[in-house]
Amino acid sequence: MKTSINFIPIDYDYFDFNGKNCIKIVGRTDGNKQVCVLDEFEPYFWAVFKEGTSDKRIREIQEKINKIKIETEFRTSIIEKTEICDKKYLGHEVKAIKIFVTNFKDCHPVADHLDYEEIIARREYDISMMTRYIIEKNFTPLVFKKITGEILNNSQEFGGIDNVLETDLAIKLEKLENLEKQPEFSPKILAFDLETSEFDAEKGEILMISIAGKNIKKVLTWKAKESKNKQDFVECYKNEEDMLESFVKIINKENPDILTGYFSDGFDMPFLKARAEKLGVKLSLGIDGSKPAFTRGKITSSSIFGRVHVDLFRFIDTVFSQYLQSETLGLDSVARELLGEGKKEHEFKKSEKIKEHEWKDFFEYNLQDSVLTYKLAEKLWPDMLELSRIIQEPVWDITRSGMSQLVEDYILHNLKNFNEITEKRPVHNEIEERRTKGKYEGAFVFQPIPGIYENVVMFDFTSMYSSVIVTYNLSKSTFLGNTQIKGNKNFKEANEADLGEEGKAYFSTKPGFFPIMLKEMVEKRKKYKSEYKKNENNLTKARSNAYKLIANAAYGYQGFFGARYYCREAAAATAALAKKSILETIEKIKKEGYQVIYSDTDSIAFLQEKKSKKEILELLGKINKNLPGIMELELEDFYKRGIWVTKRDGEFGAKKKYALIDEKNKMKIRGFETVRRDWCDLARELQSKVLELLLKEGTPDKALELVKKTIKDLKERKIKREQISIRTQLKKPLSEYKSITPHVIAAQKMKEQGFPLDIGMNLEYFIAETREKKALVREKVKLMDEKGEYNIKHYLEHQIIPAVENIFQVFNIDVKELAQDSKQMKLF
DNA sequence: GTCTAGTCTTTACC
DNA sequence: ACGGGTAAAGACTAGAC
Repeated sequence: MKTSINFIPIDYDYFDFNGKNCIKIVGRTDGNKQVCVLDEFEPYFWAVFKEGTSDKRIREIQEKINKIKIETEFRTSIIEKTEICDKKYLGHEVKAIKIFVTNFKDCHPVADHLDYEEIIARREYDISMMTRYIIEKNFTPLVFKKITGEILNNSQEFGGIDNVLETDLAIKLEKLENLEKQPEFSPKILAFDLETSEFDAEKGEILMISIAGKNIKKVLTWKAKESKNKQDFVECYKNEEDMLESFVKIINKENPDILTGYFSDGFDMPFLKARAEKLGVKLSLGIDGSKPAFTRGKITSSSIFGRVHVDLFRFIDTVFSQYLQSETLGLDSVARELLGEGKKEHEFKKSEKIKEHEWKDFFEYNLQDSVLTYKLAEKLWPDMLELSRIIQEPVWDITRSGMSQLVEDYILHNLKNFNEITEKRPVHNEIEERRTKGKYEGAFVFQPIPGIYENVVMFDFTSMYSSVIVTYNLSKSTFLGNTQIKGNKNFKEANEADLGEEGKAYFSTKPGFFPIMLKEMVEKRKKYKSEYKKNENNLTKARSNAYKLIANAAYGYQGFFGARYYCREAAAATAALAKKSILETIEKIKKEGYQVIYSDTDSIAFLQEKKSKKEILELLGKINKNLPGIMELELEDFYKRGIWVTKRDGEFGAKKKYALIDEKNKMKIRGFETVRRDWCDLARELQSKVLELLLKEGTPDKALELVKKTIKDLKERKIKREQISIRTQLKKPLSEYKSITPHVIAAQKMKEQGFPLDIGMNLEYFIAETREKKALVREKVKLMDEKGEYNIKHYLEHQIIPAVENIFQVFNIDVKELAQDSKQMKLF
């Protein structure tokens, strides 16, 4: 029976049937029915012919290709058909042959087979099946389409797959049409969280599992008995197996579109898998009863068919963290910032030592983790939705992709508008080759003169590097070479970039697909930003942010060695032309009679002096009138005061370190220890207050009093331990450290205490007094729960004084002397 | 053993 | 392996004396 429905695709997967590739997409109708759409997939790749290959020769080769047959123990693949097409490859017009192969997995072997000197490139065998399918069918994730097809009911069509599906409907796709008006859609989200007896799944058990959603809050456990004073949300089971089975049942009954956890790729899912296997429980979480699948990579990812498993931490880590103030990305701090509530406090103990009332606290703690994760997922949903629609990749993928992957996916899905054959992914030795080329010259940073300045104006270029790429058409396909070829028409009007010692780079003036795509991104970002300002809502904000994200990553993408469209020259030229532009702008501002005091990459700070704001804006307009292409300078802000300090050693001004205060007394602090996570709070808070007092008052008196008081408190041991804790991240495995720093010692101590060391974890320690005189800092390291007193000398000389010394030097005040004076006072 | 330049390391800026 | 380069700064470390 045929039917037509409005359908929104959510989760994508594929399977093989009779040696062919088939696609299964799970989504919802506008009436919220769950549907699985099944479709066949026609895999193909391209072979590109050398320029000038005769039609006759092309047909000869086509005949030979048609006869290729690949036999493996699993299936036989043949060339289903071939087509000769006019295409573009890296912007050039080419003849190419489109080769359809029975099974996607055999594209690469067939491509390896094509050994003809006329074939200069074999392409697109390395594009994932899902990406290819979405491109071919224009079946964009999370966009409603009108689909028509045959309802499958106990059919043998796809090997009887519809029989095991728990969906309301299974349809064999026949027609796909766009919908003008998009129905509303919000997915059903469920969050879960495990508590275990050990961090290691080999040794530990799952003590409890919490589940939270719109209408559900539960903790499943086998560590409590049914009783009258049991908490309502707790469900008791007789053992771990029963609990796991019930977890599976509840997930299937609730039937969420999205199952989310916090760090669940790294912890909860692998743990669940390990325990389920050990206990012989089938983890049938998929809508067809399938187990979660695990893909290996640097970080293992886990997927469940029919539900999108989202590890919120990964999305926040790569995409959302830039919008957060929080210094760490743990559930507690992220939830506090976005939701205004944090995790429950809890002291972890070994199971046998937990008393009954402590179990109750533990259950509440466990539930709260899921509740927070659920609320965060709801809050971040617009951002995941918009990013998925813009990149045109499923939510599962975009929540796990790095920046370069997001940019690349955007390109892949948009190349069809340019009739372009996609460049291949670099292979291992190509990556090595790219990496050995080393760095190129980057941005310009102005050497500031230390001092406190009044009335500072800050200009900056809007999306500078993106604007440069678009304006000068910098990309792999528009790169012409490093030397000018005489008489070549392309070069006559080429864009030139001076790369210094590396010579010059030339780029075509005929717009390439990469700069064109980037221009569209910048324009759309502008459009949705103004739309958001007119009518503030989460979706336009998320859309604007998503475009901004991709546009900002475009420059890094071209310089990234793993990119398909890697072009070191384009990246180097972007930095070089940006540098040229900012230097010229600085000169222009100077010529107009202003004193420029600082500049970093895309911003310029100068003194307003006696000029009015109107005159400053006129200056801005004048500069903008003469800027090429889409380059644009804008007013960042007016500041009533700003401070720049010297470097620790030497008399020169420190770059990337300054503090400003605007007319509303709002501070902007950059680079100072205040904003550095690896300094103790005492030093950071003191410095922050000192900067604020100085910038508000313009005189050092009040700030100096504060420093004196802090030194006094420190010496009198009045400082609380949390104020002097030093937090440093563990960036690699302990064995890889060449130099044994204090934080390595802290890590070793934690390991000895039985804490698992994870890369990226924060280590917390303090510097303690020692009985004997120890030369090295690392010999004084103690963990926060160790006994001992803080080392007054260390905190004075290595935290407090360094944090404020350079600031007071601007006023010719020697803080070191001051500290010594008070030391002598105490001695007498 | 002590001094110092250089290296390693983390974190920031844009 | 899973954007880029520029920069500050602390602590360790190797080499010179």
